[in-house]
Amino acid sequence: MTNSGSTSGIPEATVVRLPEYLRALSALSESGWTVCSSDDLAAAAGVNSAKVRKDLSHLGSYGRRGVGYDVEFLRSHISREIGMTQEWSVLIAGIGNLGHALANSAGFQARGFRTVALVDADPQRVGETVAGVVVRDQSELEACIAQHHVAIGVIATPPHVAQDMCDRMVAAGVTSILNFAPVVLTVPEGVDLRRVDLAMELQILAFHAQRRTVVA
Amino acid sequence: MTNSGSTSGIPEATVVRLPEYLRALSALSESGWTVCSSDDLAAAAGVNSAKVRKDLSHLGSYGRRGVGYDVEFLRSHISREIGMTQEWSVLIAGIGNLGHALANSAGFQARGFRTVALVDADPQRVGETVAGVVVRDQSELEACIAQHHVAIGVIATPPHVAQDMCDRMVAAGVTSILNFAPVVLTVPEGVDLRRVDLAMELQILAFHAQRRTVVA
DNA sequence: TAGATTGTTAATCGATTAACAATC
DNA sequence: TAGATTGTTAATCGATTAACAATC
Repeated sequence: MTNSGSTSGIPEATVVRLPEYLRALSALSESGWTVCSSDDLAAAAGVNSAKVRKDLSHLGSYGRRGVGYDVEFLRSHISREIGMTQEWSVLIAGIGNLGHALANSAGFQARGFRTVALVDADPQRVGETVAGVVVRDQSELEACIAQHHVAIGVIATPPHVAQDMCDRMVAAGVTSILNFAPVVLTVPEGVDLRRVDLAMELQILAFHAQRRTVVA
Repeated sequence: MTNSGSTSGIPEATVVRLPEYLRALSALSESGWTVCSSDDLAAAAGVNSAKVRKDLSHLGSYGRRGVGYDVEFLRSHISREIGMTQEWSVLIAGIGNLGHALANSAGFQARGFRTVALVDADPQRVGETVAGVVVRDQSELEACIAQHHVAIGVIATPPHVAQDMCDRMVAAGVTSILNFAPVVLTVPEGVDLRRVDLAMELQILAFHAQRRTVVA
């Protein structure tokens, strides 16, 4: 797959917004909303209402004309669609500052995900407990994956070892990988790879900022 | 602006790839390449060569037909285009695990960026030194921005205070904001806002993973 | 019935890709 | 001259948006 493999019939652009709708619906629910219109949901998710209706239409017909969407019903439906009704076991490779932060982050401790294994190459770090999990040596990566049935592998290692980590994860059967290392990874067909690059985000902001000052 | 404001004439899809080309060219340069074809650069950046040529054509005509691109020349040109020839002052609001990791990350310490200020709401954390910078109380946000001429504000606070932080940054003159809080922020016209959401990345992977298992 | 809002269609827009003339 | 590779054009593809008939 290597990202954007629209196997599901649902456009990738829509898939990427589903988690946002889920978050928005949870927020609406907590604020006491029981029903909302596409306009309400659009405002909460930061998009326009045409996009909301189009996106939701890909999941099926869950609204009522003249009325809107039942918040709880829609939320549980999207939740099931995204797979948040089951637990996904996560392994983090590389427990430096970032790996440490990820393990402790709300996103990784949210319902639906369980950080079950941490590995690092630094002997000093092995044995340490982070977010309730004992860090193991990187040589035990394969054993960790097998033991915990890891579904999602997260790479937070230095860039020069990222491809090797990735290859080993794939060989051990992991088919979903999230890469934080600033390097392009290669994965075989059928493996889903996403990447988050902090430097790149700053650079994109800098590009626009520069344009503003140059133009002005 | 609120993202994707194609003021520059360069398509936003291209802008997002420029940092990747820059990284790829640096890697090629370090490996001793002096000239590379669009095919070589494409391989290093994880895209196809048609996209490379099309993207680069938006910057001008910097290759030689039959030969390729001069690695150093192209690198320095893109570097200037992105604004990496100047220093951008960065402030991070919220020095929890994530803010801490960001301040120490390679991306934030890269050439072109300088983390000049850190603020937090927790009195316990104020006064602590992180990545060589002393954490100050969040009430000093405006003073920090003015004192250090902050160009980029990073929000790594809990979600419920993120909008307030954002508003204060904007009021203090910051026009580029990177948000790590899992919430949709509203900014006025002319402010460039990007967002990174860790939970969302995991959920997108989970969606595809579930589809694979359901279909299989 | 009148008002509201969905689900869908059709139009528009932008991004990707293939192909090839230009030219080193 | 022959081979290689760019820069650009035109075709394709997918995503966004506006508009409105269907219907609660």
